[in-house]
Amino acid sequence: MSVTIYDVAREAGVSMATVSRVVNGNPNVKPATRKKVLEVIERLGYRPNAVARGLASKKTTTVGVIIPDIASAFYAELARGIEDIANMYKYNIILCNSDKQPKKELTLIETLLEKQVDGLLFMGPRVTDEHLDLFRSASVPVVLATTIDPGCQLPSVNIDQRQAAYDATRLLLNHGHTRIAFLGGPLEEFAGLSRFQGYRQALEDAGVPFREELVQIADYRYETALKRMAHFLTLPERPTAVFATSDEMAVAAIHAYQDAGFRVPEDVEVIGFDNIRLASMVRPTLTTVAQPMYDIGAVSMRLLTKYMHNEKVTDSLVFLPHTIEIRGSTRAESKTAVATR
Amino acid sequence: MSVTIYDVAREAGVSMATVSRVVNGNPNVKPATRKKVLEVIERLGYRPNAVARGLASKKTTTVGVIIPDIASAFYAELARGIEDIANMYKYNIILCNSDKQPKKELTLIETLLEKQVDGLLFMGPRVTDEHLDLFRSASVPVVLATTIDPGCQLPSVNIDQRQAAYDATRLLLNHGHTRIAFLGGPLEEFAGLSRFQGYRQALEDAGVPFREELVQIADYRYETALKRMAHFLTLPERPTAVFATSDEMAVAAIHAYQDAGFRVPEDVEVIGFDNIRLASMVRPTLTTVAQPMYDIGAVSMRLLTKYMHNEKVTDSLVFLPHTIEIRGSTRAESKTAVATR
DNA sequence: CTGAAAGCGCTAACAT
DNA sequence: ATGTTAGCGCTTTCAG
Repeated sequence: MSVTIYDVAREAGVSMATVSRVVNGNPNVKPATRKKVLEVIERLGYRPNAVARGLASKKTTTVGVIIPDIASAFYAELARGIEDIANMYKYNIILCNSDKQPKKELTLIETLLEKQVDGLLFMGPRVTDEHLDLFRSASVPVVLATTIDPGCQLPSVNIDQRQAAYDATRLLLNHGHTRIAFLGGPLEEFAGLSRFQGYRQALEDAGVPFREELVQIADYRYETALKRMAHFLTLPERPTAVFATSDEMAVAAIHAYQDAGFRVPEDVEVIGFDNIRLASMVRPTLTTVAQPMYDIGAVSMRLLTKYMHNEKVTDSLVFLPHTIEIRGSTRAESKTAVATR
Repeated sequence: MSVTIYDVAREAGVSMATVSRVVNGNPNVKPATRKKVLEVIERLGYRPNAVARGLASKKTTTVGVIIPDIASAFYAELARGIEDIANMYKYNIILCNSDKQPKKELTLIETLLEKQVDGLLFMGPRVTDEHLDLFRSASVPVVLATTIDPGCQLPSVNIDQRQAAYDATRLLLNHGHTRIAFLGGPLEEFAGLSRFQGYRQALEDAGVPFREELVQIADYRYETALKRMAHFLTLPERPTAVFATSDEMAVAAIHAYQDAGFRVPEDVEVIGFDNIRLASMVRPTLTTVAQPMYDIGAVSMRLLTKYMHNEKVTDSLVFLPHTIEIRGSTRAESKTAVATR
């Protein structure tokens, strides 16, 4: 079969311990010996077996990452941040797609734990008690990204969703709108609810009455949002502005209005959420709440490495700043760029 | 520490071999014994150690997937196909991003091999001899997707890139265009070159002279393509149609023309490549060469499972059919839907 | 149907 | 600086 550390040892006339030392960069090896071993390794094409290594050392240098949807631009960008930092710290990543299905999430966590990952980075719409139990049953650190557990016990990296939604709504209010539609995500989900709350709060603070008929819930996707928009367009009092909690939905909002003969931003203003690349790839370009996606990924992975290396962590609950990226789907008057925390 | 198979065995009053059998669904266990063991497993919260299992069995039920860019919609969709089939066959996936960097690709392959993956699914712009050597040094099966090695020795799943580009160019030619711009990807890459060849061939077959100044190379991305488009717009004889080899670039082409005061498709026709969701999320919607992305992923993973299970493979070189999705960026006259192979 | 025992390839004390 | 020796937790013959 393939060449093992033992073969190298024999061939180099040393013990396997010595080979192990040179492979692992242990300095306690005489340069001459190291050279000889290295040469044999090269000649034999020896490739250390990470599985055996993992069993013996109880470390796999692998972390599990659970992502709701890898085909979503938002999470893909997050994944890049995660990956870059993981590589920087010499960790490999097992990336798993959960499709936001709680059952699949749980299975995935279980599987990753069986694989003895050194840490877990979890993204999901909700963190339930079942999740918490599983996490606790593991002896590895867990970090949440773009989500948070009800008790805030687990370390997590987020933006202030509520405030971000508040700021977006505020921008529209500042432009004089009173019929601002909210095209949001499921209220059972952490982000969905927080953003809805931010929207309501902004209305309330501005003394603008909240209206049930100005709220539609979709799944963050273009196609679904397009359908929901039909509702707004049939309203006797059509909304004059739309706050969509994803960029795809915002683009759908724009198209729905355009198809009905309205101009954006002249007749209707639209603001999105996330600031994925799509926001710059449509006309008009999209004004949107910019989440530092890459950074959220990077920071959460960095946080995880700290836990894995038993470093001291001062802030286990991280909130990254958001901004509002003003583009073409809102009118130019205001140049408000709001940043929080 | 955590509970092992040995703890379960002791607690259940059986040998670890028996526990192993029930965990692995071996039928040679008396139902009563199985029940007892299962109960102890449940009670102790036993979780099999996949690393130990992998060392003992020499199987990790894990496959390595190397992807050029997970943040690209095209590859993300492919990844979904890969994942779904992998799950179906009980394999986990280690997803790695190579950023199209040959050096990173090689390191990644090496790392995955060290982790003892049961198979490798490789996507990359080029398969060099170095790649081939590494693959050969491994004792695990390798399947290529959306790429092919020069000697066609490795199994692979693709569409007929050349023919697809030919068909796209043909559509434009059929509409009477003689100045068709080609906005393509790097010619050093397999897909980039094939598509360029298809474009040239179509021109030649139609007796339309090829012109150097109608070719621009970009990196498939919107931003870059936008810059390249500037060239076409300054030409004394502007192209009247654009064949862009990615949807992002096609959208850039549309915007470039629109910004210059032209209408699409009335003044200029544009056709893209891939048929990612973006193609339906812009106005006008994008006519494009549709690649069965999900299927390419799914089929390549299925192929890999066959190799991993030592099943007989009749077709190691798979070409999936492509179509042309007619939408709003080309004129309606022709309803040509071309399918090949 | 079940148990005993020998590894899988490597790390990590512990000696020397 | 290097070698010896136990395991790591599990699968897998081989007996019985």
